Amino acid sequence: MGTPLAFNLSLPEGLPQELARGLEEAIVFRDLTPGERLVEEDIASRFDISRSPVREAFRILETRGLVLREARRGSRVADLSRRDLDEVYACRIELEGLAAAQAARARSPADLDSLDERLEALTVARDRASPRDFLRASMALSRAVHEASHNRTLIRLLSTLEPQAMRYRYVAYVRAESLMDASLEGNGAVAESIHTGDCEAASAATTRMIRNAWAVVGRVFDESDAAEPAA
Amino acid sequence: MGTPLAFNLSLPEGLPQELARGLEEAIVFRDLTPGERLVEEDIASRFDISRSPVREAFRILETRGLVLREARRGSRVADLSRRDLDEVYACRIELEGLAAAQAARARSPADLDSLDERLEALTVARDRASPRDFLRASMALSRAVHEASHNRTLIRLLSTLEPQAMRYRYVAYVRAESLMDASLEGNGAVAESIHTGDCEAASAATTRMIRNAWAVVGRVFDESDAAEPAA
DNA sequence: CTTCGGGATATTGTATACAATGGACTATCG
DNA sequence: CGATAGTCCATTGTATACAATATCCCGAAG
Repeated sequence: MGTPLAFNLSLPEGLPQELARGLEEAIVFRDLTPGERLVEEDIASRFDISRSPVREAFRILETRGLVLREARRGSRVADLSRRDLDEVYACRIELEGLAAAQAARARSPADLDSLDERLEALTVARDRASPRDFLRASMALSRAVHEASHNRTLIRLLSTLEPQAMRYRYVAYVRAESLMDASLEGNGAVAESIHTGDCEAASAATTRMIRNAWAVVGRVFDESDAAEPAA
Repeated sequence: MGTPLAFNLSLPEGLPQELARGLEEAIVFRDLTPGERLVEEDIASRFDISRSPVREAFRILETRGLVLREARRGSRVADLSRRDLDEVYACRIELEGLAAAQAARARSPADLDSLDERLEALTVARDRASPRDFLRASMALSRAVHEASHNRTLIRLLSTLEPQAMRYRYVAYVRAESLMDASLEGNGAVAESIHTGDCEAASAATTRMIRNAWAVVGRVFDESDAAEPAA
């Protein structure tokens, strides 16, 4: 309650999906705070829609680890914790590593173009020093890597894992903007390996990047958590 | 249409979940065939419920890669293909390997008991030589390993990946019952490593087991596919 | 003052009604 | 005979209505 959440809701691909996107951004960027209750009727009336699409959106967000639903007890924004962070990053290392390796093998010329384009956009966002824009661009680049793997199952898994990671990355970027430089550099190395077609190198560059990020993001989160234990 | 699908639908945990379980079994065991259309109203009337819980069940199955939903064009049982099989197994190697490693580190005495119990049940199922029972027992054992990792994010990811794998395993077990012996042996090695607490060994045993299964299941699937290209 | 019980209320779960859209079928025209 | 436009129908998407249940508040008893 009391959060703006004002975004355009056109429906190019289904209302629940659109709504889930909006709520996802709100959760990642902390417009909706951890633990906050999500009442179907509230969201529905805020957007002048019925509860049906809202329920479906909540289910989507649940599969992305952003919302917890307890039977007949309602939904709430998932909490952030050091433990959850470690879980997410352990999984990311495996899946992102695999995605990079398979992308290096299966990439098409169009994939490489998409990669370059988004890497360029990431550089621009870094120069703007806006954590939000940078994260959005980073997400787009990651998705380009995933899609270059041409592994739909892997893409499906990662699309349910990455949003969860975004929340921690956002916290870290806000408090330590220099992290964006490290991310940009890491992504550059990954992209280069994929261009070359070297699976091993792509996988290694990815796992190294994520392992580094894990350490730093974890440290920043601990400090942040100590400062405000219950946000 | 024309499929039995007669199972008890008590609601110990929500009607959509219960329904999704039933449909999942029907898909894995081929009572619902690949490509078959799933019409909400049909399923609803068959169980004397409304479309609401059916829709939610379809969404659940979509996140497990068992059902494809196209906007306003309905849902259908996902197809089986060699490509999909390879995608699933590539992901399984990474995630199951991680699960075994973390289980070896984080396991509790209760976890080990659960593991032993289900390994015993798997042996019994193998002796019965029933692919269905064996698969169910194998699924239960896998879940015990996942839960022993105490990594909820990993558990979430695997719970959306394993059902997809079950379909291919079922096809393979029916055509080559000896596969069950290999699976039993592999699982025994994994369980032992987890008991010992050796992360590396647990991970290695798991990846070896899945890599072997991948090769054999893939071969059997190709033969099966050549025999009946469109089931 | 604390604890237990009962009723009111807020909220989810399910059912039904309505709207909108895509596909199939048919009839008509080239 | 083939192509195409128009209509009908099956099915999904959304809204609303109803049922069930968990939570909260308050009062009474110990």
